[in-house]
Amino acid sequence: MARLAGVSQSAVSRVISGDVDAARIPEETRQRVLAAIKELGYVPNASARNLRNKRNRLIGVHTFEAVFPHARTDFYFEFLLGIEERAEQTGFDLVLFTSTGAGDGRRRVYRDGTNRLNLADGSVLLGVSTDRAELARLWNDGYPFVHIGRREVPGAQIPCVIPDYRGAAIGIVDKLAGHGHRRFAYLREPMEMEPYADRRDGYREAVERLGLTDRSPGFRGESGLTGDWIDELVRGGETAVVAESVRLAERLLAGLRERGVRVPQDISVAVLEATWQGTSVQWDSLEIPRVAIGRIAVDRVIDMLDHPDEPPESLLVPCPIVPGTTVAAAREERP
Amino acid sequence: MARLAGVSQSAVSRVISGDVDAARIPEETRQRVLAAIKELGYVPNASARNLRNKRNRLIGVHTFEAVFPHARTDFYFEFLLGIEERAEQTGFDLVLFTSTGAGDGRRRVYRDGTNRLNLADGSVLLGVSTDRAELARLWNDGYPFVHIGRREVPGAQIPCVIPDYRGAAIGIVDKLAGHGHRRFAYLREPMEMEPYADRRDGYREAVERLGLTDRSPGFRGESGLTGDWIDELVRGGETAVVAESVRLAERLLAGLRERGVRVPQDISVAVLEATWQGTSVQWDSLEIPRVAIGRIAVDRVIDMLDHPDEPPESLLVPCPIVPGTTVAAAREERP
DNA sequence: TTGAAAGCGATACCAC
DNA sequence: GTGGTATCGCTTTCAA
Repeated sequence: MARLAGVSQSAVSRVISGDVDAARIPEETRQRVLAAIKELGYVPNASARNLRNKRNRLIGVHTFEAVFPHARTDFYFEFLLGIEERAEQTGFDLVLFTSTGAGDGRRRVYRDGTNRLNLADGSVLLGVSTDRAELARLWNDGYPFVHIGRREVPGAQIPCVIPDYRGAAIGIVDKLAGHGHRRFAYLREPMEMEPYADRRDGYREAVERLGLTDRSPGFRGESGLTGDWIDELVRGGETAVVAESVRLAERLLAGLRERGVRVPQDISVAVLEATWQGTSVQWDSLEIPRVAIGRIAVDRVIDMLDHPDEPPESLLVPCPIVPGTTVAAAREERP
Repeated sequence: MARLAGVSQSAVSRVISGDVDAARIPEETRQRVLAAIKELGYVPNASARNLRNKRNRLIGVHTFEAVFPHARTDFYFEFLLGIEERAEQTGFDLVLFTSTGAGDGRRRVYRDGTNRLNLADGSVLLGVSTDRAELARLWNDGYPFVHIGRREVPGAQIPCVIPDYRGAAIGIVDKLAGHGHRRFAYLREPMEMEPYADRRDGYREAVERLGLTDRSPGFRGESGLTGDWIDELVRGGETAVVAESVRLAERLLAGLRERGVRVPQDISVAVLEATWQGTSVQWDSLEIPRVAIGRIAVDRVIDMLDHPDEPPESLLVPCPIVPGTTVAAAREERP
């Protein structure tokens, strides 16, 4: 123990923590302690410190599934970039909770009653297959965390950092309407999660506000894309299609091409999803500011740490709209 | 405290740890404790545990510079993928030491005497600008860690997981020789780090063993690439060039093109560096099995944890040679 | 100014 | 089988 080295004892603590009580220590003693520290290569024990202080300067990152199978590196990776950046700037270390793998690729927060997250002062959670029950329990336990992406759990006020899909959907409809489009169609994914709900809300709101027409199955709530419907689209007077995913947009594009319909000359197509490099077409789409979201998530957690009493609120982050080559002015309406 | 809930006290500990002494606890008591745990949502305190056990099931990852400015995501990212994968499989969590940023992009292990790494049972260190003094100190402190990539420090036996650049260089020379090449040239980077030394060792060994000729400046120890030298190369009888980096190979290629020399028909070029997507040419080069290296690094750390007495040894990981379009059979020697 | 001592929460030894 | 209790290393009153 370093205390033996010098002559003092808990003075070591005062010297190390440095700040406030530093004044109360005479320079001579301070130097003696510092020398002893260097001499022995003394290093304070982190665990013991936390045990006392209830603070680690550790922020947890829990992903509900492993990062690595998600080969589209931009998904998790960019969030992590932002998280790392902010953690560094604020002097926090990051714990990646990897130990909690259930073996099936899913990861749980609670395993046989223990919550590894407690290791960290607070955590950022993210993932596509978020477990709502765990979110709720975490919230009930009063553990400080934010979730990246909106997740609603009845009876709990999950604090989230949310890409503003609703706003982006509105922006995209506005843009199309600005190009003279009046008759729209909507391509819907089968998924029923909050991010999709947000897009649908925004789309519906914009369509109604602007008095546009949409008689597509997707707008009525049916997901998917059939050949029949593409036929109908070609026959009908729609000039703009908004798709929830690149996947759907690509299938639509192929179908339209087969039928000799050109995009964007005959029909404009926009996508309510962030696109990535290597897609065949440069879609008009939205961008998820992932790095910024990661940064903001860390800030929110630190905020909750600093103000444990204030009720945690969710935060909306705007998604820029990315211009592509699939939207053009509406052609004259066909009969 | 959960102990109050039931009736017992340190029995809780026995129940929680579960394994060995579990038999010594009657089922009835066990159930009572378990019920209380569930009731209170009790979670054992990680810090307190470590304080006793000296074990966290936490593996640290220290990068000597921030991950995020290194936009070439494959560099750090793939190592991390492997690290994460293995950590999950072995039930460890990961600590990313981000707090130690010096503000200038560099990260230090020791900051004003404290070593954050102690938070984790052992650590994987990686980075291009590794600080050798810190490595040495860490080693002297007996802290269990491995470094990804070879780093030599006088007086310390740093355990490393090393991409076998030496073997890959030999393999590439062998391959060129197999294509009938006899007169070689070597393009050298100004950098003087171990990974380059390894390449140079391997190259020299292969050249000597096979009785090949190399009269290039790079082989003599001069780095860089001048127009004069390209002129000489074109006049001379060299048919194969081995470059330490894509950067050099690309400059060479441009120079050769200007002079009407074709690659690989007239001169074959191979690169002793892992190539990435988006290069103009598909270089014959080597591959760094980064994900595998990450996995292995974690295994090595766990190994050191399990056998603290065995002297830590470095591990060589073979680098596959990637066929490209820049190596072909040697043309007949020019006079 | 500085030292003694009481915990923080969990574990494990040791009596009962 | 079970419940006290010393202990891990550090911080923080409280006296001296």
